[in-house]
Amino acid sequence: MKLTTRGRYAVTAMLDLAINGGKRPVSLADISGRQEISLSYLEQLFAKLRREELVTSARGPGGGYRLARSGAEIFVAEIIDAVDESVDVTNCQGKGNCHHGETCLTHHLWEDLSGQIHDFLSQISLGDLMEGRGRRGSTQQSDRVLQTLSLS
Amino acid sequence: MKLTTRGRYAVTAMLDLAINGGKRPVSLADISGRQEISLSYLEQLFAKLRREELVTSARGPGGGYRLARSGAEIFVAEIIDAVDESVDVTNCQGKGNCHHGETCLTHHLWEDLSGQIHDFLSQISLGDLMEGRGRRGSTQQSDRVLQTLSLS
DNA sequence: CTTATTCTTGACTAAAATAGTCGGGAATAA
DNA sequence: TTATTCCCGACTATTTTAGTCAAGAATAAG
Repeated sequence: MKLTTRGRYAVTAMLDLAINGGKRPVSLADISGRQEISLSYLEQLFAKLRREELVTSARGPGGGYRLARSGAEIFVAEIIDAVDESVDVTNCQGKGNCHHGETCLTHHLWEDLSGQIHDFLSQISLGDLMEGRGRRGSTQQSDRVLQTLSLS
Repeated sequence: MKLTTRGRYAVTAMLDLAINGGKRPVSLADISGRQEISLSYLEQLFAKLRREELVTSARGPGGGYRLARSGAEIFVAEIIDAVDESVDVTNCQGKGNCHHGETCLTHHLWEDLSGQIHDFLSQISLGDLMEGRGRRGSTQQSDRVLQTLSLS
C-alpha cells in the first residue's frame, strides 16, 4: 500500500463525483475546473478507474462519468489500488532466495502493517467521508469502545 | 500523511534497529547490509530520525545508533513524519482565498481522511509490530468489538 | 446530417521526488 | 595513533508524477 499525491488526486476526483454527480454525469472538464487538476491527467486517472469498474462513462454532449456504485459502496482503498499499482516490497518475492533472515523478517513485518493500512482504508467509503464520519458501520456502542481505544 | 517508499525504508530500518539493537548500538553499515538500503541513503534518513529524537547516536568503533526510547514507545506515524515532511494539501492554505466551495470541501474531506490514517499509525508501535499484533492496547473486549466492525 | 461535446488512446515531455554517490570532516574506542 | 563510525553538504542518475499534444470515436442536440 502506497499513499501518494496521485492517490489523493483520485480520491479527490471521486469525491467530487460523489458530491456533484446526481442524475447527470459529470464531465472531466468540470472536475478539472473545480479541483484544479489538469484535464489530461484526470483522463489518465479515470481510464484506470473505469478499468476497475469504479466509474462508468458516457460520451457526447452532456456526457461524463458516474460512480459505478453508490458512494456508500465505494471504498477509499479501491480507489487508491486502482490508480497506484502496488509495487513489490520484498527482495525475495517469496521465491525463497532471500537468505538474510532479518531481511525477511522486517519485510514481513512491513507487509503486515501495509495490510492493516489497506484494511483500514477498505472500511472507509466515499459516503462515509461525505457524511463526516470516516468509518463504516459506526454505531453508538462501537464509537464508545473506539473512543476508549483512542481510535476515533 | 503520505506513505512512500522512503517512509517504508525508515520504518524498516527502525524495525531492524529494534530487532538487532540490544546493549550495543547498531551501525548503519549493518542495517545497510541486512536491509539492502544504500549506506548514504540511510545516513540521510537517520539524520532526520536523530533530529526528531527517535534515535541516539554514538561515534567511533563499536558505535552506531540506538532507539531513543523503547520500541513500545515509538510509533509508526512518528517515524514517517520524521522522514517525510508533509506537504500542503490545500490550494488555499486556510488563507481564505479559495473561492471554489467544492474545492474547499473535497480538500477538507481529504484532510479528515489523512488525519485518520495518521491517528491509526499513531496507534502502532515498533513493539507491536515485533509482537505480531499491529495495534496497541489490544484486549479481549476491544478485539471482539473490532472484529464485529471487521476492523481486525 | 452536421456539429459540438465528451470520452478514449497513445506518444511525448517537463518537473519534481527518490535514491544513491562522493568526498571531506569530527569524534572516539581500541 | 589508527580504524571505525557518525556527520554533513554538494552533486547526480533514475523514476515517478504531472501535464501536453494530437488524433480519433461515440453521441446528443440542433
